[in-house]
Amino acid sequence: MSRPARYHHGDLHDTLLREAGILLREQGVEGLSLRRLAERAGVSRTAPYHHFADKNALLCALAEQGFRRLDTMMGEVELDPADPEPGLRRFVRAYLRFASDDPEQYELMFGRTLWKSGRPGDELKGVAYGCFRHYLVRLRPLVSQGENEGAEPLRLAQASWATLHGLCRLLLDGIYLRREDMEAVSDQAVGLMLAALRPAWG
Amino acid sequence: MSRPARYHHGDLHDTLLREAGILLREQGVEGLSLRRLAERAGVSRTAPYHHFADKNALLCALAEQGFRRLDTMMGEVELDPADPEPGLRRFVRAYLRFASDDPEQYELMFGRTLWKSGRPGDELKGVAYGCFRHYLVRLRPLVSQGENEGAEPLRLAQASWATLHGLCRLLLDGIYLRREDMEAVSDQAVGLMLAALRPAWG
DNA sequence: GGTGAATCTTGACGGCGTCAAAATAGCACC
DNA sequence: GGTGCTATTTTGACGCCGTCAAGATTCACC
Repeated sequence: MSRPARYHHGDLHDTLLREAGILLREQGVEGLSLRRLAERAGVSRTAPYHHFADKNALLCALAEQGFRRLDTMMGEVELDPADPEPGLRRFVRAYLRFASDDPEQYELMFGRTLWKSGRPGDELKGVAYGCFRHYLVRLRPLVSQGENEGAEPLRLAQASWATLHGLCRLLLDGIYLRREDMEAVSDQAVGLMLAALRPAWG
Repeated sequence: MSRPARYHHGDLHDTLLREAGILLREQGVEGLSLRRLAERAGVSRTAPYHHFADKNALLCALAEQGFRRLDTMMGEVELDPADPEPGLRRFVRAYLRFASDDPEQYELMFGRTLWKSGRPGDELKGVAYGCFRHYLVRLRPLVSQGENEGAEPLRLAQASWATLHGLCRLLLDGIYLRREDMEAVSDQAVGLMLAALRPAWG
């Protein structure tokens, strides 16, 4: 039932987040204005300010949701240290799927909107860094440590994440990468990572 | 000498581009408004519209400049197919330096502002794709083709560019990478690329 | 039932990109 | 030297935006 228009919305905070997520997915950050959002929620233009300090805060909350999703996704991929190749392939695929399922959310999570021009809140920083730490923890067992001078896991984690991230950006922004190339290029990326896992090159 | 305020500026097109470049470098895209730009050029707010169709067109012109710089930079790095490692190292360093010298320009060149939410003009597309083609041409001789099943040069070019690009984005947006980590991580990236150049992993 | 806090409203301000119409200057041609 | 065409620049206006201030309404609690 459509409840009668009440003065107090009752659930505005969550409604705003939900509608903002939809608006973000459909129109991108550019299409996500507080005014339009308020209108969608059936509320006046300044009402959101009683639930989020400003637009930056709302976007941070939205990005946090994304990082939490990404974190659980990363935990679900099975990795076998004895035979890393299939697991890595699954992981790369999952990461790319995560990014292309909701490109605007991915953009918001990692883009300059929050991290450069905006002000990422402590909560956001925490969950974002936690996500990377989680990645590092999962990657570490795959790095062969037999020979000394093996690749430093932290560096490998940073470089490989950069590769995944770069792939996503080039793909999502539509420059240098097309959708139909994605499979071949991501296989190449898996190859890069695999080669780096073994300290045998020298 | 400061010429007296004339009705016709005489050199507005170039002045706009120059001032826009400065404004971009200093304040980022967010700080680059046509109104402020016009004010800096000592001209009324709508004057720029007689030299650039709209803001998008001006940003495209700015990005084109960047790609031309990047293209000549790429041509200057010496690469030796017989011993690729030092050349690759130089190249990676040069690319990262290019990005960190003027982060806002790099962001504009590759960011969603133009490629996703904006409308990249044909001129911009041409010079951007030319840049990648140039990269591919320079990388190809380094790929060992002895054994069949060697890495496909195009895929390798895409994957390695993605790595470089991802490094730049993570660094410039200030997430997961800090400036002092850069040297180690970029060495790791060189390692990734070197490993991929040799089709020996299998 | 009254009171203080939480919530929501209207009104306003300055900034933005951009369109329309009027003003001005440069320039080719008579 | 005048004349008209065109490029250039101006002022004015419109509709967006984020956000602050002040007032109205409702809720929770004593």
